[in-house]
Amino acid sequence: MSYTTEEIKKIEAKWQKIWQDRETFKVDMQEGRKKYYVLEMFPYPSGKIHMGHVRNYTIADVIARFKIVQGFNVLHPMGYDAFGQPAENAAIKNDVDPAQWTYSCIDQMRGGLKRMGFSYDWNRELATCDPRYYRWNQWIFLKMAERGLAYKKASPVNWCPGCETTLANEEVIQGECWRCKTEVVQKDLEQWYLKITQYNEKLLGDLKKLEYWPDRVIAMQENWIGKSYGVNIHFRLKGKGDVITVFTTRPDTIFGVTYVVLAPEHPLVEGLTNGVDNEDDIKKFIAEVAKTGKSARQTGEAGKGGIFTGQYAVNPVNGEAIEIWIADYCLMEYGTGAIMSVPTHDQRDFLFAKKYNLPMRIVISDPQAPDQTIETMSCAYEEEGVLVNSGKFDGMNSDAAVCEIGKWMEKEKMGEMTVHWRLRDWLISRQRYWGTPIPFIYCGKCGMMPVAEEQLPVELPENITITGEGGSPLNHCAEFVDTACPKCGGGARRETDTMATFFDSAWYYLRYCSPKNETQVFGPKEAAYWMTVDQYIGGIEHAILHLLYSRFFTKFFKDLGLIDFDEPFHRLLTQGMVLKDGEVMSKSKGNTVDPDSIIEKYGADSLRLCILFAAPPEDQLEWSNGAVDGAWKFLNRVYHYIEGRYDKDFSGELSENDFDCEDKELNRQIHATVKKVTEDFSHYKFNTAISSLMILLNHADKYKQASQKQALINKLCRTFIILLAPIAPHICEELWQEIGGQEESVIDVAWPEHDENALKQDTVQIIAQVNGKLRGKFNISAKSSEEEIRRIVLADAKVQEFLKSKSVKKFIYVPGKLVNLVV
RNA sequence: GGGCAAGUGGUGGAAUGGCAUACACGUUGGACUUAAAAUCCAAUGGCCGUAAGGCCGUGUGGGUUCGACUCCCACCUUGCCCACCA
Repeated sequence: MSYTTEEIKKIEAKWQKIWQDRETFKVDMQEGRKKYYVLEMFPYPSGKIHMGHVRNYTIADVIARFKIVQGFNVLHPMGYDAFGQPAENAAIKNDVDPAQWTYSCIDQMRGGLKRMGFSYDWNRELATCDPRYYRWNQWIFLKMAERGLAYKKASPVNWCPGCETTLANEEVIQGECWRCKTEVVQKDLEQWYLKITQYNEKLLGDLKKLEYWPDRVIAMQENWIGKSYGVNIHFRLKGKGDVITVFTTRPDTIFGVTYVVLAPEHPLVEGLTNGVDNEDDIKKFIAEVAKTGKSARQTGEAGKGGIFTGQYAVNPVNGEAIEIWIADYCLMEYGTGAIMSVPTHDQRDFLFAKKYNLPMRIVISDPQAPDQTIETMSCAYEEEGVLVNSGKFDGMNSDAAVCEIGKWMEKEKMGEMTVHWRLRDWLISRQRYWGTPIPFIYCGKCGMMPVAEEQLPVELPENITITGEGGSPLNHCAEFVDTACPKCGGGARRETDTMATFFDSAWYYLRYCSPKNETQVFGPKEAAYWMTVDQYIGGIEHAILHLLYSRFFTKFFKDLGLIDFDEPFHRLLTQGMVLKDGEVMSKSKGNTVDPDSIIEKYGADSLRLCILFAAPPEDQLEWSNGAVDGAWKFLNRVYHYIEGRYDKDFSGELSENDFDCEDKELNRQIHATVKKVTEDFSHYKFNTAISSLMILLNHADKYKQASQKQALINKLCRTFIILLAPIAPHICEELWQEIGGQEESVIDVAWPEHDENALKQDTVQIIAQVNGKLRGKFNISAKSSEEEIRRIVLADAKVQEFLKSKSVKKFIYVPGKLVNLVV
């Protein structure tokens, strides 16, 4: 048989069918046997797989196969994150049923995955849009609601009047709806939230346990959770009973406060400005700010404008009356929606005070410029320093003062020390059709009630018309909405909101452990055996949301008593993106390369090899068609070498006593390659593992001319096939069968071990340096002493040339490697 | 503004204190061929030199060291994440 495109397609199809028929990768729990759970982030089934999937899943597949041959019981499942907007958009655009559209995409996707030859246990395949899956979403939701972790409250959300639905922040592009371009407005709506903030301390603290996660992901999560220590300080309104509470992380600057700022949306604003002279101007200003997009305001591109309210507040530490302003740079979303302004020690306050000619006072003296005055100040001094103009705290270091003033204010009841979290509760409800229905019922008499557990799942109705107009499609579906009240039996309405799809993906890794369980969210025994996920692999774009939600759910399940661990993913690998011509490969850029077209021409093994060889897993990968050619050429050479050199009928024993110099060297290289590939696979350095296999093949080709001992060649062929198999499984299965391997699959063959003795060399090359510069190379017996080496090196004519009349000051000897002569 | 990566031949990359550019792509030359493809062989960082050989060279500038792509300090550039965060 030759290795042509036609043949390789036959070989790949043949082995894919064998793996499927024999259920080669089906696994079951085996108490007492070491398990390994390798998982890649499951795909949204948008149709064909793309290069990003290929890269992600090939990395995972090599790890899975490597762990299998090392004797682990390996769980390697695959499924589909199948709810979500694209299905609804397709429905609106092409008048197709979202379920049908999704399932046909899943079929395409599965086909693509199978053509890559991935080692999935297909018995565990799941799709989140399957009622057998999403009923457990509803169950989890009910459990959360029971504990007050799922709740409903009114809050301002992004609302598109065109589509009549809420939008996620990411769906608002420059203040407009990403789909219909209508201007997005803020609207107060009753929405479901998950109280993730109840876990903020644990979510932050447990990041320390994740020592095998990339630093940047840890940093991003820390940043997102955003714990900051500070003080809530109360400013009494002059002449009124109300109090403005501000949050600050810099209580040490309290004596420098010269005005107070409220966010335009602050609840006190209306009462405060009612009837003041410039009331109309204030209303105009607030309306102006409201018109500015939220995103423009938050990025700081907008304004830094403000207006005086005509009212005064009292600084509790010194009784000073200070102006109250309204400004767009103060955000309602953060802190208390009110800030104390210290222009001398906060750059934003500094610019604002300059613009509106507001007073300033230095309260922290810069040790580098102790004579600084307000007149000479060109920007705020935000660093550490010594307190001045601060009453009894004068002379104290500002770092120490943060704590001391906080304590003092607490004692004097001027404020409280507090911890502020950036993390907000998670808005989970969507006015969409293609998602998990939230299992609640509203009765006019009895109020809001959860659906009884035994009534689950609340299934999505079929044959819904989706137009993109008129709000949630479920609202118009009487057979879904109209129901009986579980308490009084009277007419009631179902909740028509569905869950955001991040809910679905927050726990799927647990469901894989027992996907067919019909009575429980997941089998606790199976979860205890398989979890935690030993290696999780996916894109950096999920560094915050998905991974944070998954951690939250795991902690919740632990509190429910279902599991006894509190982090789901032991080790995390974030693979780099696939680029084409320096840009991320994407449909919108139109620079995608279809994996199927590559498989069609070169086969899956070449694609797998090429994508692993081109770059280390975490790095960006620049796609090049030429690189596939190289992979193809290499596999070709492997195939022809083994076909041509392996002798199936040869039965002689390998005897190291008969080895001549060449044999010994080739044998050494075989062992060195085993060692290198094993180490590289363990550290996911697939590119260098592949290069070491290429080096071995290059040596094997040269050996052909020098000497040939069939026993050694046979050994080399066998070893080579096993080492290459995790990367290029189809061709290696075929070759293993051709050389007469008795095992059902090359996956059943034990991984080779290297022999340290075989790695030893009789002679070693010693590098000679003079003053750190390379001046000679010597092949010296490995047994030579330092003294002998010194004599040899010093006797060398070329080395002498560089020594000339100078004397050797120092002789540095690194055993087996080099000598350096310092003159 | 804050955080995290990264910067090495024409290209992807290797080397984590000890021969810089492994391995591959590309290019050039050669073999085979009527020819092409495929395959095989050889060369391939820059400068000087007929050659032997020498000098320079891992973003920039310093430092530590017998020795630095590698460690330390400062800076520049690029990418990603966060950000009027009080």
